[in-house]
Amino acid sequence: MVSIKDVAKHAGISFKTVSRVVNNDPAVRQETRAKVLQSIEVLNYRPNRAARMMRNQRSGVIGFISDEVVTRPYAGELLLGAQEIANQQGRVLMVVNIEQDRRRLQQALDMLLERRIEGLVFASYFHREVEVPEEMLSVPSVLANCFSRNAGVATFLPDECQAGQDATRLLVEQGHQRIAFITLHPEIVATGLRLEGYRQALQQAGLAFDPQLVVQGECLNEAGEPSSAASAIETLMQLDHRPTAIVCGKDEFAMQVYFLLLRYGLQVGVDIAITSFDNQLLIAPNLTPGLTTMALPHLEMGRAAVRHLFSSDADRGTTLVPFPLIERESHLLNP
Amino acid sequence: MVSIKDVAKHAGISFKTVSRVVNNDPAVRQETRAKVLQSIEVLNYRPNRAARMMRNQRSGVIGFISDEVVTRPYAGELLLGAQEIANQQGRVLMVVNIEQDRRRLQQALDMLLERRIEGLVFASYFHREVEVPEEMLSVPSVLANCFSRNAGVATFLPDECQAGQDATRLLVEQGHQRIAFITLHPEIVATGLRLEGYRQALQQAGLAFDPQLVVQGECLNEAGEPSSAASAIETLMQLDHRPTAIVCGKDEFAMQVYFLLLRYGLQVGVDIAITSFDNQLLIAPNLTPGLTTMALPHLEMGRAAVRHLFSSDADRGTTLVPFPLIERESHLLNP
DNA sequence: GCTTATATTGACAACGTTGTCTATGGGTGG
DNA sequence: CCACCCATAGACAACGTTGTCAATATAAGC
Repeated sequence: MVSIKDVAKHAGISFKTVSRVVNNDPAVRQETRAKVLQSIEVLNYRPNRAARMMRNQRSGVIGFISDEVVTRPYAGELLLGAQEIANQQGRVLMVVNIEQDRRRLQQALDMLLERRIEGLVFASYFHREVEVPEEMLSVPSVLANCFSRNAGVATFLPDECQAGQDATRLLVEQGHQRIAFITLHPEIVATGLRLEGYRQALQQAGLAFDPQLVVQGECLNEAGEPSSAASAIETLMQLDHRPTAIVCGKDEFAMQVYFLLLRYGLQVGVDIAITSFDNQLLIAPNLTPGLTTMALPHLEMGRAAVRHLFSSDADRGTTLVPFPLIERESHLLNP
Repeated sequence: MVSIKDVAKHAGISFKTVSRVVNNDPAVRQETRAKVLQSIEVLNYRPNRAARMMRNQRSGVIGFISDEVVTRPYAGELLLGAQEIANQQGRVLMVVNIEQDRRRLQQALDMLLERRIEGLVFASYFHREVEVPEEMLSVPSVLANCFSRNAGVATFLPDECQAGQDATRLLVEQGHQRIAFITLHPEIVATGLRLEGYRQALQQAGLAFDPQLVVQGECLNEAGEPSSAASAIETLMQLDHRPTAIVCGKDEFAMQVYFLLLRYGLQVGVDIAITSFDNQLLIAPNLTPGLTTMALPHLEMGRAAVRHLFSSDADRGTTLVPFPLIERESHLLNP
């Protein structure tokens, strides 16, 4: 690799002057600068970041450890948001996917710390609790889309409860009085919070909470394997007093609900209104009518996380990031 | 930051010996080694990669430049496959998303070259032609899921034609004789190749190619905005002699086709058979019947790309990576 | 007990930068 | 004409490692 000394030799000048040119030091004669720049061009010289880093102790790297953010058909926006802000700061992301594996987490951490990362984002592909190794705290850290009970780390989470409220209120505002809720797996954090939002929205509207209207969708796991809203819909349709609107726990459920209702002669957008969560771009815009859904705020969480890393704000608390409402047509009837 | 010299001082020994311990040099007395290890533990010492790198000239970093691989609800597996192999090699990925922006591409390249990457993967989120800057060739490079006419770079592409054949043959084998094909946007590379596979499969089966059965789905763009198979299905249903099976250009189309056919009283899996492409996990397993589809080989392309980077195999040619067949039920009738 | 081989350790340079200080040269002011 | 200042350039050390070689200590061979 061509070094600063090679350039110096080629330009017939001391290597320190080349350094000055590279760093835009004004104390270089115009003539000399031109000569150096040409040599740089000719030799295709690039400063060596490792050497620079040894001097100024700044790696310019932010670690991004994720369980499976990248693998999943969503959540990648978390990375994107993080990268956007990092780039604005002149920093780069070093991404490691660890797949729920404690050993790999340790390896990743070692590797990143050896590289003297200036900050660390720990992100999960779905909202859940995680355990963070103490070592992580030796560097400015943030949790995104996950939280830890023990460690005092700044945390950015989607505001599930607010989203639950919004998704429900949208239907309330259309005059619906019997609004069902198809929940996610009970052990997922989002489930309880969104349901709480649903309750609150009903209460605010002066509507009674009817436990019969809350049914669980099958959600075998979060690994992309099939999930099903079939039994949920079946239960709802057997009620004496059927719902006129449904809040679906996720867009995959919503997609299935569109189908399932047809079996009962009901059409979304005509006979029954629907809202949902996630705004999966493969699904929501492609249904007819378009699915009104609360978009996961992955992008914004990613941004907020990195922004926080180097902000003067030393807050170690939790910040709730709102779900943007993506309004299509499924929450309306007879449009 | 604690350096090797701090450890040496703490252990009351020369820093060179610490280096030996860190590098598992056997020429250290057991007793000394223990002492050093303890000091390392106490001080929480970590070797500085930048300094190491200056000596051995190896960064251990592979650049991964992508247009939008991470942003998309699929394609992330490309990154995952790349990371998997990189990790096996003891290397790390440095990921940069450039969003089709030439300026950002240049920036990314500069940044990666300054960091002395040992190899570079250039990946696209959909199969297309790209322009690679010459500078890229100054480092071992690979193209994944994209190709370049001008540059002689090793290239890994999905075998669209084979996939088209497979998706079609599956239906032929079920005895279908009128098999329709809903194409993607005509300007996308995959469109022509998959169609060619469809033709070949028909020919091999001795079936006539009927241009009336090839219809274009609306595919406004690749940005996740809505696409539609509505007009395609309408066209097909107006034919005197309707198809009994359909190959859908992508799973989003397939999802819509399930709906659209219901308007004509046709049910997938009962009246009409379907295959598709992509294996979108949000869609394919969640339809009823489950969608039989050719999975995009992103994971394998990512693996192959990185594997090639440091293989002795200096082949600069193009490798076609097969689509795995994901067999569910939609290609069968009356299951 | 003395020589010699071997095991263990340390001194020093080098990697490619940048920071600090010094040296050179020409111009300015008295 | 001399002292001084400013613009420009170079010498050298340092960052944290590892490679090379020399130094020391210990053990083995006679």
